[in-house]
Amino acid sequence: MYLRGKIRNQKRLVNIKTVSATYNIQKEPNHYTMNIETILTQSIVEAMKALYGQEVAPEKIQLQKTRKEFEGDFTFVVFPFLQISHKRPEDTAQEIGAHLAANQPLATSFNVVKGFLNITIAPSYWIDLLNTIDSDANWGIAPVHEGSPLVMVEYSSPNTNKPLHLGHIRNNLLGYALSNIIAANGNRVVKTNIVNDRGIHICKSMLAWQKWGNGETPASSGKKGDHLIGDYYVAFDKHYKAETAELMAKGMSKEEAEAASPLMAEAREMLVKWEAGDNEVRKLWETMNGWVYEGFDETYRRLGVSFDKIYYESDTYLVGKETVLEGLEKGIFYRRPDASVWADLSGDGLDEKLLLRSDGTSVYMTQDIGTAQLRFRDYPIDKMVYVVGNEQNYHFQVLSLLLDKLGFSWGKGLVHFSYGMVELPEGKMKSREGTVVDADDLMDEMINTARETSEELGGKLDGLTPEEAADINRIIGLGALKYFMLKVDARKNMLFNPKESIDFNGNTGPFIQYTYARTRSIERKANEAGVNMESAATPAKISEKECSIIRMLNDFPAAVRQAGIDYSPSGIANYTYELAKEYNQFYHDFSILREEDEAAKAFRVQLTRNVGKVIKTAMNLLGIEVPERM
RNA sequence: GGUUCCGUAGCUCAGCUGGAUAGAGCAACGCCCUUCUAAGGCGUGGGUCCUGCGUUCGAAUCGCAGCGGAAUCACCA
Repeated sequence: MYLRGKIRNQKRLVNIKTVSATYNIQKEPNHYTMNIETILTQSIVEAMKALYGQEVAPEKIQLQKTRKEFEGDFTFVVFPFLQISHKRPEDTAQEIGAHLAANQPLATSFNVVKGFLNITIAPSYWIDLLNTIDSDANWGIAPVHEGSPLVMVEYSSPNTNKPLHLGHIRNNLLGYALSNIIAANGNRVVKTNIVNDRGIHICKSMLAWQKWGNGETPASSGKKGDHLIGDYYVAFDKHYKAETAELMAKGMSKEEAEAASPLMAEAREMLVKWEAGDNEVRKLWETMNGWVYEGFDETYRRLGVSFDKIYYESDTYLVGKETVLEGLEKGIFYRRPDASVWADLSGDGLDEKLLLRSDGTSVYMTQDIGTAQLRFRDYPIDKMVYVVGNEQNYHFQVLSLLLDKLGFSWGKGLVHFSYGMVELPEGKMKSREGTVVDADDLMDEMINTARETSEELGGKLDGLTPEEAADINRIIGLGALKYFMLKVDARKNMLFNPKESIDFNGNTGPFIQYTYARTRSIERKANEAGVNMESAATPAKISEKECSIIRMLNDFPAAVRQAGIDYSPSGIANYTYELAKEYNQFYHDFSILREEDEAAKAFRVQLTRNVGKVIKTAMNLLGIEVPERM
């Protein structure tokens, strides 16, 4: 909300991110829209009408959670209404509180501190609420049906010349989590990936492989396909650098040397052949891309992300050309004397943008237009979300305008989910300097660390088969990595320190997973002990801590909705952490299975079960698995 | 230079549609396992919320100006 709200206020001519205002969240009434806050708000409206004779719009009433240091569940701030009451803040709060206590049975008591009216809700309400939550297996998740809006989310979008790295991991995790969150808000979601499978970069790898590969294949060397290709990309760069250095030693400037490099010339020649459909080049291209895809598939599978539809740039760039030429005919674009095609966006506060080079070949933008065209033919898209780094903010501003001019209904409202870079302690990752953190290596390391930690703690996985234990270590290792990446506000650049960053204690994935495992352990033991869970448990009284946990469970649907509005996986992560923390305190301070009062015991087991349920749902939204024990 | 984003504890980050004494985790130091999983719980210390001005009953949050950092402004992708 903050991001888009701010941008909206900035009077920019081009504004591609205001879409949250029109973002179509399903508004059908369901069990949680008529919650306690709505009821209280209504009562406050009535109180003010009775006391001061004025009808206040319900949306002006802001209820907030009462801070821990005060008694009460909800706090109503009366300052804005002093003009209506014409009384001191304390008196106003006192009057409204008294009216509530007399007329709203759920409000059992109240207290006033300055202009803050703290209202306490009847415990029986919270007990009933837990039973409501308990009976809803999909608590927090809005239903999706055939008529729901269709949102396409593009993420990952790798080049086929090197393996995935830490930056891709952030992209993939964000894209996958975002897709889940959007779906949980009642939208049909199509997850898509545009693979940049053509261009000079892949030609470089191909050329290097031809020259120095000696026929190496993933099968012959046992190397993962994407890594193999990446190695040849690096090899190309090494030889190319050596070549230009040699030329520069002969007195050329850097630019001259780069222009004169025979190796680069050969790569360009290969690209021309590729575009012309040269059989041999195409065949090599298909083979080598095939290796890369096998490698990518494995990385995606391990990472736990997936796609519903994959587009390839080799299919879309020609469509892009056509679309641009059509736009040229319609007078949306114009041609310069050198035959290049441009869009004039100066009327929109931007510059002129190249769409086709003077030699007729396409640029990045052309390809994105073509991809959009194909997608629009394939799906009735209501909204398009691009998960792409913030270095491309300008690109997507332009793309939005161009798609709009070309008549795509969702062009103007496209969302560029712009996330920050992942930085290392020594600065940005640079593939040429070998400071790239490889995705596969990192996952291996995380899982190893999880295993070592399990072993150090001792006895954690006793009684499990090696396969089961390995799976738990995988879940924990990846959980630590994923949560680490997702808990941070996506817009911000984030620091990744390989030595220190990923912890297994504190505000981490494993902490939350551990809490989940605890809830499962309690459930198992409750079942063994035959705790009666058939009917809803109604204890005589419940503690403040139990109330507080139920309140948090009650907040989950709102947290999902807010995360959908804000496009904020981190919102879900933070919610889940708070819930886990709260439950751990409860677990520490209260007996559950050893509680002697049967109703209280059953109630606490029920509470435990629902905490587990919500943690699992929330973590799954983030794409994080939870273990049954750890 | 234009545009955009960011600036909160030693470190990594929450909080931001204005609301009470600014919160977590890590790191440091102390306490709690014969009791449901100690990957846990409790406690201590730690702050110019970048600076200034403004709006307001009230500003970390909104506005303006400045400072610092980042990204981008290619016939690269």
